Amino acid sequence: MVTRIGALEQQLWDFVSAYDAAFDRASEDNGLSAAQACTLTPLTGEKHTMSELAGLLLCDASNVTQIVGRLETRGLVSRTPDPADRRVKQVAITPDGRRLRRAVAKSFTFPRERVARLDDDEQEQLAHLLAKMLS
Amino acid sequence: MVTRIGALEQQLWDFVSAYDAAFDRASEDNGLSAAQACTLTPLTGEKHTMSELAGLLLCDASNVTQIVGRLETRGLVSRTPDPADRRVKQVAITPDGRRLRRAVAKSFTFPRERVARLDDDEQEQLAHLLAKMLS
DNA sequence: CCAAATGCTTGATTGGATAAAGTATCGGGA
DNA sequence: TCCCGATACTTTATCCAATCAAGCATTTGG
Repeated sequence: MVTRIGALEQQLWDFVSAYDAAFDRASEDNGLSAAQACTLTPLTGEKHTMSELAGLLLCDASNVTQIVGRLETRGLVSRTPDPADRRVKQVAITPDGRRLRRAVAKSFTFPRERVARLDDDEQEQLAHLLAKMLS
Repeated sequence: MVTRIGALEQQLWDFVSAYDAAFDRASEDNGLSAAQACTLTPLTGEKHTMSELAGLLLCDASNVTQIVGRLETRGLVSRTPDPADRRVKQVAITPDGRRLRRAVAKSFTFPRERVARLDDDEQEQLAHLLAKMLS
């Protein structure tokens, strides 16, 4: 029994590879690693804790410590102790961080460009198929 | 002007994230890093050169030297000088390498499972949409 | 025959990821 | 109140991935 990869699976691999490569480029074009860009992405106006970020990024808390440390050094996020519970650090994106995050999003043209190749009906189809595969 | 992310773009991000995470897990469940699994993947019965792999993996040749070195240490690939041009190294996957690669493919159930949620018509639709976005 | 180009490796540095151990703080019982 | 365990984060160590610059061996072309 040979695990033969179907054409659809191959297309998925190719699409994901291209998507990932494009995100890497968008990040590095703006002086960030992909991991740093991913860390910046989910930060809202709210404060976030280190563990919350670790949960979102699916990684260890000590990893977040390092990445947030580098982002903080560059003034892209702030890290302040929570007055209510001094074990907790509140992480917030700074105006500079917001600007850079927007620049990365602007550079990351891949999804926009590729989705734009589909007409309205096809976009709706794709949304439906993705919803089914993600549910 | 705010770059508001459309729902479809968000779905793409979510799908790609899940896909990547699943591939990481499949690799690490078999004792490989994602980069090592990616290096093993394209090796056919043919011999491959280091530069060829660097081209496929979109990375530096010296990076390939390291990764292939680790794979060779574990007996998953062989690296022999090309008799016709002794600058060139011929990289080939070993039987052990093949076995492990198949194990990774087997562990990487994500694409199979998710595609299986679509009926035949939908799979055909998806293939069409991906082809359009990849062309 | 030699100079430039090619193919790969080495060495150095940076960053990401994980695990184990450590610190500080909080919270709930005895 | 005093601890003890749990929680939140950091530190340290280690490994791997990635890139760059430099280097070596070999090949190729003038």
